[in-house]
Amino acid sequence: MGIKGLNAIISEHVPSAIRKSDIKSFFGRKVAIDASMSLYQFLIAVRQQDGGQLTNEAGETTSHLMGMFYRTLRMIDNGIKPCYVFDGKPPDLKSHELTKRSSRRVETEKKLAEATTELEKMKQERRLVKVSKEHNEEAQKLLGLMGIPYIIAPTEAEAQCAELAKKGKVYAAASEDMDTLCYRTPFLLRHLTFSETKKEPIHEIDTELVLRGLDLTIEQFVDLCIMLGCDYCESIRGVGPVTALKLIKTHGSIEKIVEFIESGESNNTKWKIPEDWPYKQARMLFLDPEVIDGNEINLKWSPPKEKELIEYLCDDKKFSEERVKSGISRLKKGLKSGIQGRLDGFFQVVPKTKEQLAAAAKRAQENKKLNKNKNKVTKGRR
DNA sequence: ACTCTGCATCAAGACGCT
DNA sequence: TTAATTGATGCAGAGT
DNA sequence: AGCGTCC
Repeated sequence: MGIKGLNAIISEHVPSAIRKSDIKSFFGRKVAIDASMSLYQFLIAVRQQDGGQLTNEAGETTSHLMGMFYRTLRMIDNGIKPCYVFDGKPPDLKSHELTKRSSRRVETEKKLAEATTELEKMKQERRLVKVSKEHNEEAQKLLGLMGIPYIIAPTEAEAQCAELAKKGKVYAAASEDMDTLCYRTPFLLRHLTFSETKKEPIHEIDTELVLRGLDLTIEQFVDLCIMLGCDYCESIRGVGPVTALKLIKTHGSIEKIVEFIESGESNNTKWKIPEDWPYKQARMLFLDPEVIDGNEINLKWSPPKEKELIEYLCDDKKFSEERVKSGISRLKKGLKSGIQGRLDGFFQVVPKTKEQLAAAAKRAQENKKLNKNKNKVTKGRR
């Protein structure tokens, strides 16, 4: 779901935080990309006329590999070095949202069964697309052969992308997902890929400018996003984007807003605060997500493994050998020209708040417990 | 009249020839 | 049963 | 730019 209406708020209140530019201005930059989200889009969009996915002779889907291969080449051609980040396990707090999605999926399956026209069937089929473990593993294999670095995040890929940008390992997180701003990525790039062919320019959102422009701390900004609606918990019914911003500006935190509403001073009875509302946990997932420390990550772009790449894509997946070979030379050329690179990030250290430090300590303890349990379970099974 | 929320609906990649 | 999009847009309708 | 094709 991302954050509902966040882009509208920023566009309206802080348009200056969104810089519009074309792809050329990112020459020499490294960027982090949410791989799982990309794969999802490729699986939906890369189709034949009949609506079926691209496949090899064995019927194995190749749409995701197709999309990833050529999108990566396009970025390399423009001097942009991508690093892909794969999703890990979703945080526990997301399970409510996920079961909701699961029931929606059942509905879609019903609609598909009832669909009469081919067009209707195609539509419903696309809504049932899911990114499997195999899709992810195949994409990782492809990236490995192309010499493009990738990371498997402990939890949310967006959080890890932001961490890479914060530690100066990449210039920005490239994503359509506005969640990324909550993790305080220095820059968020939207529409990075389709800028050349389509009409939209690249939007470069500067998180610090957003905070300054809205006159909110990062904690207040995250609280705002929780009230707008995120994946982790409900929001206050009856409070939309306009009211949410007004409330956070006036009261400064969800705690104070809840206090204000419950005191009755708001003389407003329509606002319904969710019961057992875990907004504090949601807040911590944004402010201090579980990520691999960017300082421990060394991103490396290597020459492609030519023979294996041809074996995999051409022999196995039936890609055109001519196209793949041309792709290989594009990769080699891009690696050479971009070798000097640009300095990414300012290596600014944002001090952690007391809350963040406390949460980190707590989480470390929970992890210890969790690991113990895991050992028990695996021992029991095997 | 106006503002705001909430719901339904839609579309979603890249290449290369013409 | 090992996967669970999202954001933009437009409209209805409630509330002020 | 439009359109068939990629696999």
